[in-house]
Amino acid sequence: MAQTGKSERRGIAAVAALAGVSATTVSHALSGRRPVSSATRARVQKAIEQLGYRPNQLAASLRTQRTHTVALVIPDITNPYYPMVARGLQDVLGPADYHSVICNTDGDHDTELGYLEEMSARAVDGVVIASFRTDPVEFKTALDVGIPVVMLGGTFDPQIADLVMSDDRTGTREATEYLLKRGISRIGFIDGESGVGPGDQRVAGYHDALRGHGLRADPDLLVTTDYTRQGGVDGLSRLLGLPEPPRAVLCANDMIAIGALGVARDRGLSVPEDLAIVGFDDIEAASLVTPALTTVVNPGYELGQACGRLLLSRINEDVPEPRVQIVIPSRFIVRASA
Amino acid sequence: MAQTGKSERRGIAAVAALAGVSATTVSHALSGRRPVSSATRARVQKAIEQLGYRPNQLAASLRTQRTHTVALVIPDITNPYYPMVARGLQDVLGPADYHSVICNTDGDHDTELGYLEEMSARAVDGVVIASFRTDPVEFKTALDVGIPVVMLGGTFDPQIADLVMSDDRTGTREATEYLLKRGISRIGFIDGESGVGPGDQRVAGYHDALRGHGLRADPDLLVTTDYTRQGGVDGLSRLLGLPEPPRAVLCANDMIAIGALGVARDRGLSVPEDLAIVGFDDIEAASLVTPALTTVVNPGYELGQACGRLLLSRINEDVPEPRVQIVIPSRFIVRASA
DNA sequence: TTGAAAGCGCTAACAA
DNA sequence: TTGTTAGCGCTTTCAA
Repeated sequence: MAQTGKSERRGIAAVAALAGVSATTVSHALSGRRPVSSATRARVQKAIEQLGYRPNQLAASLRTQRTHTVALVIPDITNPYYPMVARGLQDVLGPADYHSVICNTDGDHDTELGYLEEMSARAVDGVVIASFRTDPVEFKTALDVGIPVVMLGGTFDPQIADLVMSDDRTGTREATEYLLKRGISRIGFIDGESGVGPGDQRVAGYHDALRGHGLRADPDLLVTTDYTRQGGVDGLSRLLGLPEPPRAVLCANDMIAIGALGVARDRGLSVPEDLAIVGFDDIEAASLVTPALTTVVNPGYELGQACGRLLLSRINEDVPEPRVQIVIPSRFIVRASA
Repeated sequence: MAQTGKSERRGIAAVAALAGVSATTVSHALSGRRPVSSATRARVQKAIEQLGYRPNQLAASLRTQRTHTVALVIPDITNPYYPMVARGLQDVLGPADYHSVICNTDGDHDTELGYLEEMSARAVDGVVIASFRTDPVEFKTALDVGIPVVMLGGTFDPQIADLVMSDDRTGTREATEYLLKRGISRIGFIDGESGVGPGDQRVAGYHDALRGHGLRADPDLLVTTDYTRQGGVDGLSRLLGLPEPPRAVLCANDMIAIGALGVARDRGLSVPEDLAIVGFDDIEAASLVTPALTTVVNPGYELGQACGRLLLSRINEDVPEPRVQIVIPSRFIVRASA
């Protein structure tokens, strides 16, 4: 046995002992943060292999105050939009050797705050949070210390955090204009919950287009239900009950649109001839349904990527840059339903 | 200033100083792992609030060798099946104060191994891995140290790891029997990739049912494509080209079934009258499509939960129990397509 | 090019 | 009921 000193050393110290160098040198041989002679490096390398040594990230993190981990706080990973975001985020984080832990809040305020505390206790290097309800000020205090936060959607407040959002407004504006150009001017809108989440922006784009064409929005044509298939059923039923029903309908998301599609079919209305239907989000089912949904793609993947890039630059910046808002364009896709 | 000693202490030591007790006592006041007089506890509590103290999990983990984190290694979080699993896992882990980090491997062997190494460096307390390709022996060595591993699907090897899987075989058997009972005996099967993944079990269930009814499986009726919508298009086209085409077709997953649905529609075949179609998985789109898919639900959420429970018990057990295989029942759902 | 020493912030014997 | 002490395994001045 060539072992020197206490044979029970672990980790870097064991390697150091075997290689006959100091722990410092092993550390530097590994990190490359200081020149190490190639002879030494070779001995260290050999010792590492011999011992099957694996550096302990935990210890390194405690020392450096860097965990190389970010938290992704979202309502529900089961909502198909968020996996796209998560994937985008991870695809930019991964190469930089960062990982992410996903926290499902179900949109619950206390759960959100709880995770934020938890994550700050775990010393994550950053967090991206998608929250419709939490007052941004609150998570600012929850994280108190200066850990970078980027909000996914919501309203930009340069005092609080960076914001990454999609350009929903332009999306629905384009969709509406498309309809208008085809000569349809009586266009309904089925919104999900109002005053919360992305619905408002989407309605705004619809109004923009109407206004742009010198049309006044008929308030009867805007109905509010919720972001579900049933919401679509209810919404379209209401619209169809109008004395003068719309010839086209924009929906605040694809689930609503799919519900609406069902109603149209049940009533023998042919889509898009009798009634054009446009969704929003481009979830997987949108292209699977018949007729395939014309919709606006909500670029979750790109949003996730943008969050990742932003976070990374925040984490590595020396002097704090001013907060930014990043708007990712959304894309209008024409399929069969309009 | 009531501060004693070095005023620059941080963390628990700062609290201890302010409260006039030892760090040990603060630690125990927090963890409850040792009785603390209520007077002391109150002083500690007050100091904590005064300082806005937040325990540093990292330091605790380094000391206890417990990170309260598990890794979920999957091909792709964007595949709607995995978010269900993730959610099930997190819903049982959360209350036990465990978190999970999700690693997307895209089914790539090296990426899988890389994550396993990475996770072991981060000292996760357990991992659940869904891998079709990696030889289980390899990740056993990758994790070398005794960190609990549960496999999600695959083949059980008591030497290697626990296994949680769904009872796909019974699922397709029931589906086939349902068809048989309705007097349809010429039943096709469109498989995804064979020899890999869950397809084999699903085919086996189909064969079980046929055999159970004294029928011989016609090899022409079993076609192999891939797990996509296009796979369904190709598969059904081939089946329909047979001299004696099937009156019903089982699909290895819902995407295939949806592709098949499209072919049937294009050819003017009415579903289920002319051709019954059964899917597998029960993805969201399955119930959104027209006619709604009769399918077998792949209980991802329950699988995730089972993984979580198993992992937790492994993590907390003193003496290693024998490895187990847990089979979660799948459920056959009759909707409109069969 | 290399080492010694001092922690990062916490927990857990052991001792009182 | 409480405190002392010794680390967990690493990184990083500072000094040679």
